Amino acid sequence: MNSEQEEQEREPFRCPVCGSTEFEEDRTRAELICRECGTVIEEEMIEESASRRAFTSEEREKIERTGSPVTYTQPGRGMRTEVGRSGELRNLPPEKRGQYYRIQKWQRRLDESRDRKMSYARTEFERLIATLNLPRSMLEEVNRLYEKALDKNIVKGRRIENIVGALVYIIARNQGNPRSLDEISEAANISKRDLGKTYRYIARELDLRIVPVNPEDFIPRYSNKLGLSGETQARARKIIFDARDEGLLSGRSPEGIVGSAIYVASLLEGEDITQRRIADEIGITEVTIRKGYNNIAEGLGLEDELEEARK
DNA sequence: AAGACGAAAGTGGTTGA
DNA sequence: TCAACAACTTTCGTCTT
Repeated sequence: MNSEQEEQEREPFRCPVCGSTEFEEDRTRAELICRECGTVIEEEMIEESASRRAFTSEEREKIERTGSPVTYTQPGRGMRTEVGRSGELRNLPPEKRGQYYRIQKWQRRLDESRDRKMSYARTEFERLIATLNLPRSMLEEVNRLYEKALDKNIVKGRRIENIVGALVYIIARNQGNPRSLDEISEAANISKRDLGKTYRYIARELDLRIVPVNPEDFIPRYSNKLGLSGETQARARKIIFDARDEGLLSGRSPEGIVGSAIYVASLLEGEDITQRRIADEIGITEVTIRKGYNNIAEGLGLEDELEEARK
């Protein structure tokens, strides 16, 4: 399965849209972006290899370690604490034996329950990351954090789906490749409300830093789904940057911001796209787009230009 | 008929006492 | 914990093309 990925486009690769061979590589996002037209070539390039970034001391340790690393994607990890062994039991007085057998049984059940949870979580991670088009390199991290959550005993009583969704949400977001709560709750079949609560809870309990979402991180994905040109995407990006400089962004949801920016950009670039299509794709309402539209037009003094653009 | 506009009322989340 | 508040949604009537 790996060889197949490696065979794929080795030599001079051309952008299918404009034929350029110049590309921007975005490792954290696993995307290749054409320098000419902004087309996103591949949403799922393969893993990052040797050079990885380390955010935490654990990650740094993992990178610097030589030899084969402990992998969090394999079940069990080969280590386990056992309660007693049968040989030792022979020396025990008969009345104590029963106790030990019982303890062994509990231990076995705990282990089994833990393994069951782990392997269910693992397949769920795989499925989620695949359907959300996220880089597979995220798997190690989410599995590691899930184990940590199990160790800290903060999973009990919660649905695994919620925990899994929450971890994917947090990691995707922190790695600059965010998915919205709507997207994840839909893909994971959980309610947006529960997901929101769970991810905050998990972040607090595991001491995970939550970085603010950059609205511009949503641009390539949504623009591609809407079939917008690279010019429009670049324009939308610029609009968001300018709006940020003018302090027009604070307090507004990233979805609303990116929706408005895309709408304004598409008008300025002469691509017709309706508010409705953008709103549906992003999962917001037209009203929100209009609010943001007015805000941007006013704040950036684009009224005349926009007036000109719609004819 | 389709899209854009904005008012009005309701919802969930954040903040500060 | 409660109330106030802003952003956002839902719904709907109106205007423009």
